[in-house]
Amino acid sequence: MNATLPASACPPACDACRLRRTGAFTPVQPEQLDFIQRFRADTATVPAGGAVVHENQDNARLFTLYSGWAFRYKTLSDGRRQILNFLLPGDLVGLQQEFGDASMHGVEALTDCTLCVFPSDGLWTLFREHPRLGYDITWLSAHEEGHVDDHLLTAGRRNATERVAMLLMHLYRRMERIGLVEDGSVAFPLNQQHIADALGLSLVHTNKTLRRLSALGLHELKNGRLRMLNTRALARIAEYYDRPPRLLPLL
Amino acid sequence: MNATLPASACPPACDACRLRRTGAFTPVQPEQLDFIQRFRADTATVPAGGAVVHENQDNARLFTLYSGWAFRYKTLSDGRRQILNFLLPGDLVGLQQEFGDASMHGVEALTDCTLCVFPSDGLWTLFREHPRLGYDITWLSAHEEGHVDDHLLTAGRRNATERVAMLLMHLYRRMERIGLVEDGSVAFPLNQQHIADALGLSLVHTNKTLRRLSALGLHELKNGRLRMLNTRALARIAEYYDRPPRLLPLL
DNA sequence: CGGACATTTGACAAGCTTCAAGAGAAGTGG
DNA sequence: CCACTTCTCTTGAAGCTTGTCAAATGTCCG
Repeated sequence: MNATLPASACPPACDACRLRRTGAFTPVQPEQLDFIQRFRADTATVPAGGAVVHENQDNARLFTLYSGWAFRYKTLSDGRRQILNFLLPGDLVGLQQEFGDASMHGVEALTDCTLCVFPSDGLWTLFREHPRLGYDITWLSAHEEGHVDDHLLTAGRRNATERVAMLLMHLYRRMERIGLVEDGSVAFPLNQQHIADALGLSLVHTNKTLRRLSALGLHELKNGRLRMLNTRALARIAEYYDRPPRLLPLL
Repeated sequence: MNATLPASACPPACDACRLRRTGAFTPVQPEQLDFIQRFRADTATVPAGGAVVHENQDNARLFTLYSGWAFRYKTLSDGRRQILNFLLPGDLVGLQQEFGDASMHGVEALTDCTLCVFPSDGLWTLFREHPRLGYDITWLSAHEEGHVDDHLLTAGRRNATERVAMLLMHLYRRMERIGLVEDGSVAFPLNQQHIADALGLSLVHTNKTLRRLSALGLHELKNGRLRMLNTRALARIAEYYDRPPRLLPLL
């Protein structure tokens, strides 16, 4: 698009990767980085609202989200939508598709996104030649399942207030982990419909719950940014307990 | 326990494995089978209602469920429980624990279970020396996440009737796939509290929904067995679409 | 027979959804 | 620069699905 690359664009060389410099990801050996760079077939951008992966698309490729937000979702035939999880920079996208079979989901960009694209048919090669990276991918897969597990507990057993508190805590902590807190607040590109679809609530009830929490002074949502005003209280409401952050693998 | 091994017990040699003979699992090379057998540190049995993995236990080992049913769950401090998924013979248990970090869940036996036990610290060796098996494990992990994704859609966006129909279809098809349908019915060891905890409903409402469906002649639940009387209708209610079953990896 | 536990039902309460409509905010084109 | 459209957020009211409480019935087992 631009003649000059924006800071958010994928750099041509992986050793210039902004993400690896955040200190949130596991360091890799030079030869592994070299392999990753050769494995990366392409980079791509998707505008806000665009489809990264179509629901029911089956031969999708594998991506690492480099900048921006996206989300995985499923829908029912009458349009009811469930957001499965949110994807932040560093997240690997498309493993479930690659491993086919289990039912499909779509991935939509929430903001403009830049992605590193990997050929999905090269995955077996990766496992064969770089078992360490295969191990890391499995770790990421299990880790993401852990997030979905938490989310299922939220949708199945928490009430509306607890659900909203949980989502705010969860996203804030994840942003914090990858160094995206600025002035005590984080970018927050979700609208209330996204929040409702993630939590299994109606739009109206989501709005009322959100207003109640902000009226209590627990958070502030303004100009597309989220500021946590009382993390303690929110964590208590949600029963959100985070474990000491561990370094994440990054492909 | 018994002097004579029951048919459900784990055989000493993997080439006598009953599961592999069902035709539901991917065939493996003799040397891989050999490795799996050496990798298997032990076998174990857990009585119905017993804990396979305690919630918050972190150094858990890796298991393959050989016979019986179990389930993964999480609880909130006041006792609200969410069942994350059900484990049937052939399922791999404990990957999320092994890969730590993401929040913890418990695993409880629903019936008497027999398990093949693998040392969790040997997983890296497996990836290094048998990348094919590592690849398979990743596949299983992604596949299980697909199940949790479906389950999240169910808990978040389906109504009570659709949820119950979904659960019945899902479990019936999984049992069918591994050859456990007998006389047109399958073992069904869940009680209504388990169903309620899986679907995010109250016990009472689960009961009423179940009765309504069986009064309509869609299913029959009797003597611990489930018989599907109108699969078409149940699938339509739940919007359950299964894809042609693919062979599952088995460790 | 007695006790523990699962299932079943009815009545009532409540949390959440749906419907409806107004107020902001942001983009578009004349 | 302003009318116009569109989208998001907000609020109130009414209704329905689901949860809670309570108690009876059924089942299994020692």
